Amino acid sequence: MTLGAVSVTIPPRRALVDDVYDALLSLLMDQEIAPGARLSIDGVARQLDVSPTPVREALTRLEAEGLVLREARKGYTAAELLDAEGLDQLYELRILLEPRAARLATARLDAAARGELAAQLRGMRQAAASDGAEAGFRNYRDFAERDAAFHHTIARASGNPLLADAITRLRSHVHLYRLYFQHGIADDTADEHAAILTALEAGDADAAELAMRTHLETSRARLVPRADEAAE
Amino acid sequence: MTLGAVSVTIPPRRALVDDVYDALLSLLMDQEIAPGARLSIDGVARQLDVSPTPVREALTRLEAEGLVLREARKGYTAAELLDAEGLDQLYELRILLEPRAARLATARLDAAARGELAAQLRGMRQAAASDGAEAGFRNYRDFAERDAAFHHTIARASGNPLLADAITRLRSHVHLYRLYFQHGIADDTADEHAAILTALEAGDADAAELAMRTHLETSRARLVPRADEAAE
DNA sequence: TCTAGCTATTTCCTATAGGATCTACGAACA
DNA sequence: TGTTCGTAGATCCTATAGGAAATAGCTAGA
Repeated sequence: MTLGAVSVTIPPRRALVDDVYDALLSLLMDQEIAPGARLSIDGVARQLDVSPTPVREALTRLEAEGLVLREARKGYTAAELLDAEGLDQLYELRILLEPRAARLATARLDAAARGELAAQLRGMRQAAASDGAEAGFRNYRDFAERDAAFHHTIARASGNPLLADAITRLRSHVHLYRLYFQHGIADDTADEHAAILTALEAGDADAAELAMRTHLETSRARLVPRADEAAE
Repeated sequence: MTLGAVSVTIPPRRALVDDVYDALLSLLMDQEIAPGARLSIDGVARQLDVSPTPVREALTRLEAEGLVLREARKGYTAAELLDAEGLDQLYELRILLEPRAARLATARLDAAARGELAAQLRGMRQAAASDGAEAGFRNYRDFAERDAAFHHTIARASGNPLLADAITRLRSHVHLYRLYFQHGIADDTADEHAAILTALEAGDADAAELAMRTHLETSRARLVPRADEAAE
C-alpha cells in the first residue's frame, strides 16, 4: 500500500518531560510559582509526583527560554517579572522582528493559515466579551493565549523558521500575562489584530508590516508607563 | 568585614552537564559528529565516559539552540548544514538584529568592552595571517570564534539582554564554521570589523549601524551564492 | 515475489540511590 | 557584641537499573 501526500499528521510523541514542562509553565503563568521563587528540583518532582530526572530536563528547557534561572549547584529560580525597562526592551525586539514577519507572511499566506488567524481572532473577541467579573483572570489568560497563537501563526507563515523561532522564544504572552496577573496591566487589542488580518488578506505587504508595527507600538505606549507606575 | 564594589568576580560553578555541552558543541563544529547523524544518548555517554543523565540535559540545551533535533522516543540527530536558503535566512535575521545592537552599543560602550573588541580584532588578524597550509581548519576555527566574540560583545553592550540573547542564540559562527568545514566556504572580514570598531569608538551611532549592516550584507552576498554552488 | 506478523535487540525513558556541595544554625572565642 | 568555626540538614548532581517503546530482521503464508 502506498499513499500519496496526505494532510493528516500524527501528533508528535510525548514524554513525561513534555508534561512537566507544560505544568511548570502553567504554574509560572498563574504565579502559583511566584516570580523570583526558588524551584527545588526534588520539590517540584514530589509536587508533580514524578522523579527528578524529567524535572531537570524541563527546567533546562525553561532556562533556555529565560523563564527560570539556573545557578550550578545552587538551583533554579523563577524569572522575575519584567519591569518597565524590561518590558520596553521586549517590545523593542518584537518591533524589530514581527513587522518583518508580517511583511514576509503576506506573500506566503495559505488558506489554512488564513483560517487559523480568523479563528484566533474570533477567540480573542470571545474571551474579551465574556469578561464577566471574577472570571477575569481565566478569560484574560485565554485571550493572551489566542493573542500568542495569532502572532505565532504569522511568524511561522513568514517562511523563515529562524525568524519564527526568535519570535516564539520570546514568550511574550507569558511575560505579559504575568504582569496582568500581578498588576492588572492588560490590553484589549482585538481590533488591531483585525487590521493586521485585513492587510494580510488583501495581500498588501506594506500595510501588513505597518499594521503590525502600529499594533506593537501602541501596546508599548499603553503598557510601559503602567508598568512604571506599578513599580512606583 | 565589608567590601566595597569589587571588580573581580568568581567564575560560575560548573557541573558535568556544562562540560558535556562544550564537548558536544566542539564535536558538532568539527563534524566529528556529522550533520544529520544520529546521536544516541547512551552512545554519547559511553564515548564521553559519563552517565546518560548529564548527556540528556546537554542535548536538551543544544536542542533549544537548534543544533540538534529531538524526536520523543526516537532520539536526537545533529542539525543539517544550512543550505543556501537557510544561510540567507540566517543573514536576514542577523541584519535585522545586529545593526540595531551596534547602534545601541555606541552610546553605552565602556572602556572594558572597547578593550575586548580591540583584542578580538587583533585575534582575528592573527588567525587570518597565520593561515599557513593545513593549519587552515584550526586557524579558521580560531578566527570564527573571535568573530563570534566580537559580535557578542557588541550585542551585550547594546544594553538590551533580550536582544543580546537573540543574537547569541543564533549560533551564527557554529553554522558558518560547519559550512567552511564542509565546503571551504570562508570569509576574511577583519577589515569590515575594524570599520565597525572605528565607528563605535567615534561614538557615531549611524555609522556603527551602517558599518554592521554593510558587513553583514557583504558577507551574505559573498557566502550565499557559494553555498548555492556547493549544493549544485 | 510480496505482505503480514512475530521475535529480538537496541535505545529511550523514568525512577532510585548515594556522593558532593551548599546553606543555615549555633556554640565558642575574642 | 561581633566574628569564626564546626556541624547538621537540605539540595543538587551523577550513576545505575529496569520497564517501555521503537526498529530491524526473520519466518511463514498468499
